[in-house]
Amino acid sequence: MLTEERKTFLLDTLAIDGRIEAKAVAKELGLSDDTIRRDLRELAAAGKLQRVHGGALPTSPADADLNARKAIASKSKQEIGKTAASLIKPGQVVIIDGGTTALELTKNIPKNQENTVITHSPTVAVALAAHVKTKVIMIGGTLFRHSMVNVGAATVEAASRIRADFFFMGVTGVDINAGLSTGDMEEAHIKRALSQRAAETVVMASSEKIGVASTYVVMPLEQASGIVLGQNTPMQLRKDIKKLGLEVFVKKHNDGA
Amino acid sequence: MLTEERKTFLLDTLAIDGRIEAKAVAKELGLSDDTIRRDLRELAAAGKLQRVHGGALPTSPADADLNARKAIASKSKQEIGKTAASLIKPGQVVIIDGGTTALELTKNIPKNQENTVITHSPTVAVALAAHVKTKVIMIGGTLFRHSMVNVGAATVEAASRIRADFFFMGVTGVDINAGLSTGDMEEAHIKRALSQRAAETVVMASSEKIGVASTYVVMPLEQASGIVLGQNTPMQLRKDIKKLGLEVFVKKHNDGA
DNA sequence: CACGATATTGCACGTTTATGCATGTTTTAA
DNA sequence: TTAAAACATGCATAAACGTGCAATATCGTG
Repeated sequence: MLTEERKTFLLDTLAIDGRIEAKAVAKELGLSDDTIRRDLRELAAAGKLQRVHGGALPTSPADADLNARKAIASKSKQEIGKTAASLIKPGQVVIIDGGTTALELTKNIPKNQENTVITHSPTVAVALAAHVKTKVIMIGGTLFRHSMVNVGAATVEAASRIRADFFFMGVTGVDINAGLSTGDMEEAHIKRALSQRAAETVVMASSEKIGVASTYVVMPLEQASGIVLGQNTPMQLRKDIKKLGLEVFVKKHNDGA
Repeated sequence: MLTEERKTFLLDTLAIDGRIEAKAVAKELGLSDDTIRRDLRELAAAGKLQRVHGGALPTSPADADLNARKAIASKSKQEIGKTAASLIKPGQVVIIDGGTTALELTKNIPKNQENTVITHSPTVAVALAAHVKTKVIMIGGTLFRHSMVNVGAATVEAASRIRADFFFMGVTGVDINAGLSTGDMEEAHIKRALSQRAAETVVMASSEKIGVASTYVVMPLEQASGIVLGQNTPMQLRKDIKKLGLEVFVKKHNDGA
């Protein structure tokens, strides 16, 4: 692990936990306490954190909680996005949904990998601007701001003309009984339509979506072929989902910070 | 392996892994550490990555902000965008083209004004995310990266189903004789199609486009109903264009920076 | 083809940086 | 007050670094 990486790791840890215990981190990383103390000293000098006896705290304790929650949420989504992106093989045609998790997936598609991405989200399309080897097909429609995706009859019609290997679907609710659900009827309709156009539908579900049912049902859970979950998803739930016939994808090992 | 190939490989590795360890890469490629270090040094000098002890990391988000600031449109384009936006009256339906000038126009549409915007550019759609009172209709197609617009048969077909008051068109060449032109055939086709769907077509032409003819002609100049020009456009040219029957719009007075 | 100019690469050498340990000091909590 | 933990500092070692140089390959030109 590079020195700078370690410093970033320390700041991340601080953002997530709201605190750093020098000795604990040293043991976790297999380094001497001195090294961690030195890092903390330098980060404190740079104003990135507040040094205290035994470790470090955020500079502004007031926002610590809010930031911590935000960081956790985004960390989890990043993790899921990365795992989902690893499922995409060169040459495949994939449909990518809108939403923040899908956007993370998009960012994690290797830049030198040739793929075709179909999306009804302008945000996803813009994120793919730098992926020169990726062919991007956009599905038009009426922009639904909340999730920045196109919806409506035109979207459904355009969707009916395509065919893909994967559909990476984002939802706001994943429940064994209630199935996959979302908060907008038009969106639910589009998700259903896109799912029918792909050989396999993979759901991306960050932890806060699990066991939740939103107003509009997209389809039963077993109609999906796979699901990407966060590492913090309970084992029992993973087993339950597997029983329904879905392949469960979870980040395998620590890839570092 | 060629040197440039190796540099691309390094950037790709960085994009995929988010980190580069100099020694590890050197071993992987069967080269000396020195060579890799030299590459990393040069790439860092070019701003492509951030050099750290032991390897390299992606350019920090702080630098990304700097790049974003660099990308701001020229004064002239801002001015034209503002003038063009002032032509849009509440309630009107307007088609907005892709490109930087069109993006400036988009940003200058009043946030509290109710309009319908039709666009085939995901960038424009994203820029309108905060305009809650604006209804956005996206036209899909195959993404043409250079100008970040959708093109192709699907785009033309979808365009045929709409109707608008204005089409704000961006071009790369405006010449009295050669007419309106652009550098891509597909794009020219789309511009022509969109122009036919609007009651009035207004061309946006920053100074460097004037008197220039690009490869693919969109349509003769007199087929447009108006043109927005920069303040630095010669008076003679303005008169010539007016003679063709076009309304000429120029920023009226100093609105301050 | 011949020639010099230029670029690339690995090696040698001295310098800088990172890290862990020893030592003495400060802080914390009982 | 006192002992343990945490700390800062100096030092030694090893890794990573930059620079200059020589060997080699590539390019451009005549």
